[in-house]
Formats: sequence, C-alpha cells, structure tokens
Amino acid sequence: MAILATSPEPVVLEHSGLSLRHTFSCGQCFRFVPEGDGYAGVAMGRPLFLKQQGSQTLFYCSKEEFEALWRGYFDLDRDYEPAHRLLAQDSYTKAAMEFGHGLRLLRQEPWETLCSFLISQCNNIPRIQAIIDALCRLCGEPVEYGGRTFYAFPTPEAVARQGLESLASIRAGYRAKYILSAAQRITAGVSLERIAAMETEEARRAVMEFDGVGRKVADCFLLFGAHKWDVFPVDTWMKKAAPHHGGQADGRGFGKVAGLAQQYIFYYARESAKKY
DNA sequence: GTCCAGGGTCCCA
DNA sequence: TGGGACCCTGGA
Repeated sequence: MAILATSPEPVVLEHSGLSLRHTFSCGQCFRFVPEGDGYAGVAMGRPLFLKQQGSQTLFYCSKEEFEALWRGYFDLDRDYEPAHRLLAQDSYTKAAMEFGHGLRLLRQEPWETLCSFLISQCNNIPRIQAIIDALCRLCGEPVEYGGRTFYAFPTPEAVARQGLESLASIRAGYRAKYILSAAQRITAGVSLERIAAMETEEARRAVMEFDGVGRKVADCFLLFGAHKWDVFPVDTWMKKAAPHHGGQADGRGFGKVAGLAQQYIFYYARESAKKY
C-alpha cells in the first residue's frame, strides 16, 4: 500500500491492550476507516496509518509525533482496570465489555466533536462519515502523507467563511445551519476549550446554548470532546439497552465511569442488532 | 414506486 | 408533555 511504502519506521507498541477495531468501530469517532490491513484517518490535523499484528500496534509516524499527539489521543496513559472491575459487577455490562475489549475512549478535539455530533442527529453512521468527509474536503487543509492527500478537519473560521449554499454541497440537510451557526459563534469569541474545562453541569448548560445542541449532542461533546467520564449520552440504542443492565436508563448507577460504560453498551447493543 | 428510520432538536399547542 | 417538522438516504 502506498502509505506504508513511504512511511518512516513505525512506532511499535507491545501488549497495549488496545483494540483498533473496537476503538474505531464503536461509534465515538468518524474519521478513522479501514485501509489495507489497518486503519487510516486524521486527527488534530495529522494523518495517521496504523495497524495491529499479534500483540503489536504499529503507528506510522515519528516517535516525537507519537509522544506529542497519539499517546494522548488514544488515552494510553490511563489505567482502565479499575473501571473494568466496576463494570464487571453487572452481567450485561460485563458481556458488553468482553465484546468490545480493548476499546479506548479517544481524547478528541472539542470543535471536531461538537460538529460531528451536530451532524449525527437523526442520521446513520455511514452517512455521518460521508458528510464529515465532504466537509473536510470542502474547507479542510490538505495534508500530504504516504503519497496521498488527506484533509484536516476544518477550523471554525474556515467553516464560518462558507455560506449556507456552499455547505449544502455536503448534504447535511437541516444540520448545515447548526454547523454554520456553531462556527460563527466560536469565531465570535465563544471558546469550546473553556467550556470543556468547566464542571460537567456548567459545561453542559454552556454547550446547550449552541443552536441545534440538545441534551444528547451536548453529552457526546462532554464525553468525547471534553473527556468527562461521568457523562452518559442517551440515544435510541441506550434506551433499547436500558432494561438489560443495572446502571439505570440515565447511567447514574455507573458513577464516574458512566461514559466508558455507555460506549461499551452502545457498541454491544448496535452490533448485536445487526445479526438479526 | 412508497414508506420508514437513522447516535435529535425545536417549536407550538 | 406530546407530536410534527426538519434534510437526506438507503433499505424494506
């Protein structure tokens, strides 16, 4: 594959406990897709190809870049064991956890997360991916990597420069005005980083001031873009799964690891449903 | 061809 | 508090 041929020696991680498949398929992020025998995607403006063989995970980037960006992005410095022990006490979350073993909660950027989940509303995952990809191609910075051109997620400024007519080309439907409005709000001075740094309740209130952001999108922003593990986004899948686990419909029973529980349950419920 | 649902939100009665 | 509208697709 072209990417491999021109990449430097990869950074190799042994026995990290990380599963790329579960981490990228569980629905938390939309920009890493299967590529050859691994995955390719862009985050924080940097493209990356990575793959797993045996007990090894191979990151095709420099050691410096791995330490500066990807170690944090994959949340590799956090010990998931205490959370796993807690979730193993409930038979349903235990099964969900075994199903999605190796899933890591990515530390995604606030703006990309907010935008992605604005697009997610009343939409399915393949189409969410297609719309985000179209948005990046429309106004994201091109970045060369492994002989190919990738597109960074556009900045709020770049999105704000697009008119509603231009944004119509990404086929986001009624969500386009929410994306534009959010971009304008941020370029006018509202800081998502500042909101992400607030306590959960205050941050939730602040992000819900954005047009098109209700409780669900706000909670996805808090969990995936602000890395607040006590947040439990409730969507149609979580409502379906609620009768089966002991964490209550709003996830209160899972306490400070509710977010991780949510991701295991969401992934498990959705993948199980595909079989029928 | 039509109908419906897909990681919701908003508005109005 | 409940229900319809909102854009657009893919599958039934």
